[in-house]
Amino acid sequence: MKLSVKSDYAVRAVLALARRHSSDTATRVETIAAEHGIPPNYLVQILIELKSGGLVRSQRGKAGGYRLARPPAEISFGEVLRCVHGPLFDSPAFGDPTCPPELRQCWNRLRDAVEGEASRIHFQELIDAASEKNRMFYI
Amino acid sequence: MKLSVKSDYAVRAVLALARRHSSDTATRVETIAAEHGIPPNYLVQILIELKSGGLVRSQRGKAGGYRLARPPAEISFGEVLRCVHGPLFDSPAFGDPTCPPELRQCWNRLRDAVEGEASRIHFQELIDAASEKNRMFYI
DNA sequence: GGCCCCGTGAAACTCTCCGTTAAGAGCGAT
DNA sequence: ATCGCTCTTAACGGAGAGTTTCACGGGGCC
Repeated sequence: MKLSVKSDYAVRAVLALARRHSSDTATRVETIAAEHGIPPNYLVQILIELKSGGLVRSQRGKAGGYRLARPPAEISFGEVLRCVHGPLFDSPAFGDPTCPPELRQCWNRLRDAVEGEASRIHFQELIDAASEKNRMFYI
Repeated sequence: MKLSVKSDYAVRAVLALARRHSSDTATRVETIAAEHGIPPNYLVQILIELKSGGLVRSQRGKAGGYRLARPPAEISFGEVLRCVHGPLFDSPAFGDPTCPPELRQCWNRLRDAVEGEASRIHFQELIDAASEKNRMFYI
């Protein structure tokens, strides 16, 4: 079960926007791309998906760019992944009527485990964790 | 995050063998394949992987076939999946040094959630659940 | 208008998944 | 010994998804 780099790019992008959410300026695609070594043109596609998922907002023109549509505390890891991948956990067994019910229940348990954990992680925590860690150096 | 049909086939095959584990006869590939609508030649490859993973044993010749290498209570869902897919949960972020530590920790949490749940499911439970369910009809 | 940025679609490429084919090797019966 | 049954192994190829790049369109601000 391997995740795509797309999901990695997506969470990095959201994290980058979350960090700048307090400043009220938009962030350019190029900036995020350069910061994390993401192919800019690919990042554009990802950001569009995040936008249609209601996670970020865009602004064109001179001082254009992207910003979060909601505060980082209200955006979960799971939401971001679902935005770019559809269901977070999917097995061909779902949708196969011949799948024995015992097995279907197993897949459900696995799916719930991932989705539960993913929706429990919010980006505000990540920012806090990072700044907490930086503070450690000065104590 | 989409699982392959291979993983579905693998757990079905192991479940089929687990059900017959008390009878001391081997089960042919063809039998399992027909039972679950799995392409026989593909199932062969899967069974070989399960064999080299130490989950099943094979026997050639006239009364040949496959059987579990261990009792169903000692085989977990996770083991079967790992056998055919390598790591149960993998992100490109693992192995990317530029990945921020906060994010790496997120991926770790998700991985632990899946692996924990998967290793908690043993095939004996599945057999019990199924027979329990059948018993319900007669009460 | 001219610049800067996002928006969109499509092409090319790589890689994995899925299933098939075919030839080889162990076991038992005749 | 030979034959039939079954697993063993390797290789192939079509299909589809993921990744990246390119080119052009369009909105907003000076």
